[in-house]
Amino acid sequence: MRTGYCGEFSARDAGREVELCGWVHRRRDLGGITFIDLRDRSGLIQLIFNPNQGEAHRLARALDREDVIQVKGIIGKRAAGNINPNLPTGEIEVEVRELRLLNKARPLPFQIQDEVEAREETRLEYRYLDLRRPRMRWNLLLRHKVILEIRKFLDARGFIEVETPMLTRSTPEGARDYLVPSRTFPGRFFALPQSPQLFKQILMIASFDRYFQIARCFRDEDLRADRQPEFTQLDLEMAFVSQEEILALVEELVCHLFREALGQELERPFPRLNYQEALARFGSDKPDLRFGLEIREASDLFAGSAFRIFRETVERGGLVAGLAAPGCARYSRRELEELERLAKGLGAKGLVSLKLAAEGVESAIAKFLSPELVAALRERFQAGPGDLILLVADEPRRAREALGGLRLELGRREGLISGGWKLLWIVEPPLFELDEQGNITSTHHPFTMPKAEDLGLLEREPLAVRADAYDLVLNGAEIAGGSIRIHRRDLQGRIFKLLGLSEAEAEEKFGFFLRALEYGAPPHGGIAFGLDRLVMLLAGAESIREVIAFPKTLTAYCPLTGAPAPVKESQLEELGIELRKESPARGAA
RNA sequence: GGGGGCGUGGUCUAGUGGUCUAAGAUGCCUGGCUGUCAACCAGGAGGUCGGCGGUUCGAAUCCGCUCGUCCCCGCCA
Repeated sequence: MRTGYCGEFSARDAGREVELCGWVHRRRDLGGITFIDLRDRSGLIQLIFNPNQGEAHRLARALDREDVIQVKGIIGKRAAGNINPNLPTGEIEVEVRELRLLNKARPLPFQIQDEVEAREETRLEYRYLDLRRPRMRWNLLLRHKVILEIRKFLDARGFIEVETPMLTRSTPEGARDYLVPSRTFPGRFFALPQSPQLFKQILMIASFDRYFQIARCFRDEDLRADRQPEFTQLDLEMAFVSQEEILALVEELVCHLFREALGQELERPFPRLNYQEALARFGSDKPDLRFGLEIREASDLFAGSAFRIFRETVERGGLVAGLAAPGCARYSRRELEELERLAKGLGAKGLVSLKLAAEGVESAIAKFLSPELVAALRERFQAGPGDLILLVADEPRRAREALGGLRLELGRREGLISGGWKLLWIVEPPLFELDEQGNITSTHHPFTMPKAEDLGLLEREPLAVRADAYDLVLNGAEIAGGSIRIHRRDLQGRIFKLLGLSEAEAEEKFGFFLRALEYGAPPHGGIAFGLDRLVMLLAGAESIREVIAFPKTLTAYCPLTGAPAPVKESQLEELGIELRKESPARGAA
């Protein structure tokens, strides 16, 4: 039907007779001579219609944007003055002899150009048009390349891709499940997998040794710019492997992907930061290392100070800490109030700011600050005249996270965030943390191996136990997380018990898995990448919806198909389901 | 569950109590034009200002509710 893609011809093809197909990108009708930019997935090529080509010329003048056509013609070199340097095919054009209209297009809801932004809802409703834009095509092509290179890389290292079920069993903890009712077992439900975690561990027990999967995962939680109800993980797992071996392999993989997808070289090994240190220095377990502004502690300086609120916070075991923003003493009262509002929004009780002058300091708490204390603060924060010191006093975790949020905001405001790629590992996170109700929950997941040297603390001081777990952070976003897994039945039982799961409950929920551990489970571990997030970062996009062909809105609605949609009464009957009340659904069944 | 932004011809935006009988760009339609490439020139059509209710002599503009959408917190082992 066609000789090739529009964008693939060049001056070398001059004189060739070609057949081309594609969409009418734009038409420029000069009355006699008429030009059409013909577009396909490869790019544009200019078609020229001369009045002496009677029929083709007449037809061409009636074409509209996005009409689908097929042309036959001769590739010609353009005269020097007619070359378009902005177009890869700008040196040539096709002198059309025959034109066939393959399909008409209606007037468009929005224009197909990268520069013209339509409302996202409209873009999603007409996603097939949106995806014709070069930017979107490039994003999906990048995604394809990344997935292809993942498969090549892992295949070359002996990994086997195995698919795991989408219809599986709901397990406690974690996110809310998407449920699928069973027809053959009325009243029972499948759950869509939140991740293939247990299946991949079972594959290790089944001696596959090296597994991976580009796996779709489902979590029914509220969405964000970097979260969709269904998303894709690169999931991988290895047996008889140390944490070092996993990290080394993942680093190689990430370097490979950057090289193949972006032509960028990364430095190895990636730096590592202990979880506690990341929190102390950056107020985050996924620090953005593209800029400094590190948090410094000042509890010792305020322990005996005249400022009662800080002194008492320290006496109660709290933390006084802060960060120094170079040159920000110029901030207005309003800007400082904005920062305080942000800090309070992040849980801090307040925010104290010190504007450093050539002599002394301007601050609401200035009268409580002795000259010695001011000098000590300048020293501690390496700050001088013109700089701004922001201080928070609170329970340590809360103070650090508030400062972490302020650090990001200041980095953005001051334009400190440089380009480039800052990767790092966050290692040795705590195995457990407390939830809102004060119950012990897994930081990572309940199958994570505690650090061997902390095993003795497990029952005695569980919150002090560190995990053999690791997160990979890129420019302040978590892109992968993994761990060495528990492979012994007895240890897994102890963990479940600590999590408040009775022997009976553990058997009921995880019996199949606990049994598998009893039949010769090898030591194993792995990692899972948030593929959408990784591709988003590589594409320089602000939202993972830009790298997903058919994403959903924040309310998990699909404007293209109208899903979710009501179903017929008879379908519900088959499933033994009765709706409690008429739901205010959009659209009808 | 909570906080915030947005919603104005097909699309993107301006307008924040009367001067709005709603402006501009783009798209669309008609005519002109033989070297354009975001073609150009001339003319034209196209709007219940998301919806409902209220305040007011008067509402795109203020208030309440509601729907949609986006961002953030909670949530996401």
